[in-house]
Amino acid sequence: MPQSKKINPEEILKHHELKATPQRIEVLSTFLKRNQVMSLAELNKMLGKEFDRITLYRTLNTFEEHGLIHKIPDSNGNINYALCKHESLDHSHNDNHIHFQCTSCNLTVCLEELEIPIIRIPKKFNPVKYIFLIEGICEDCDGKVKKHKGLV
Amino acid sequence: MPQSKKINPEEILKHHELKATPQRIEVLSTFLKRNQVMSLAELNKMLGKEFDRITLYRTLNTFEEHGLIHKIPDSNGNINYALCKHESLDHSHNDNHIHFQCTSCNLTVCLEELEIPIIRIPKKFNPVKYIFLIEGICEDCDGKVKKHKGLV
DNA sequence: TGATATATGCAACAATGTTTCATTTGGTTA
DNA sequence: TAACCAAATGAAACATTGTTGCATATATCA
Repeated sequence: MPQSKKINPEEILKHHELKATPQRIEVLSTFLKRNQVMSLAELNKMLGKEFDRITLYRTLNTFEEHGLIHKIPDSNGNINYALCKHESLDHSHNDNHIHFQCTSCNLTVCLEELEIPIIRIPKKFNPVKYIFLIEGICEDCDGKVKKHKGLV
Repeated sequence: MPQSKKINPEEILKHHELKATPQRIEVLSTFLKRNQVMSLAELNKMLGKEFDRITLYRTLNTFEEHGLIHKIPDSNGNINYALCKHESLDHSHNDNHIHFQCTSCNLTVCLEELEIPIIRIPKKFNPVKYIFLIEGICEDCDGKVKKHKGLV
């Protein structure tokens, strides 16, 4: 049995000053269950087609505004969603890390330990938010390619 | 009169081993005319509604594959397009710079002089492409806000 | 000029974003 | 506990964009 403290979706929602509706609890539970980055399509799939898509759309916006999740856009214009770490029960907003996405299998991960470096930009641009995505090939896909080419 | 050397869309296309069709010439000319980042909507607007949107879709893909333009995704999943500098007549592919986008007016600019810093990531992730976008407020919008608040 | 590989334009469909509005409901207060 | 109300939900409706298949048109080259 994992020694994680009991994480209660209702508590988290209330802590973020959000009404604990069944729909929000369901969405948040889905994030907690799959502790990884999810695309909208994956979310839709996990929630089932009975779940109203407009409600999901608004729920995601609300969660983002309140710092429960952050968006990870990729170069195709697809948006992935991830729980903000340390967000389960406190308010600190930390999505200021680098993300990696495999262009082959679309695996997307938060590299929590890698903060985005601060860059000086011309002073006529007032920075607020930094987005740093590294696209490439993950270990698994790399392995498959090499295997396929007879290199392993 | 600007002292720019004559830039011929047809030459550029042929240089990139692309057939110089009227549609491609029109799209490329639009990029050359407005020497700035454009969204799909802006492109559509400038080309006029007679221009077939599927042709534009494919033209943009082709241009990107051949290194004439690069895509700049933002956190809303919108993709902006920009000519690759120094791309007009040679092959070097240089979209490895930081971008800035104003969240108020959507102005998007290439900070050509700012290269994306190389970051060490866990070796199970094989990096290929780096995307670094800074979102914030541009000078103009900042000015408007301050004016509106009576701070200036 | 003729051949041909490629590009275009159209149809068709899917996914997603976004707003409006009537209805429902969680949280709070009397 | 009951009632109230601000907020959330769900349905409809519409727009934008991505994407593929296929018949036709055409840029390029021999």
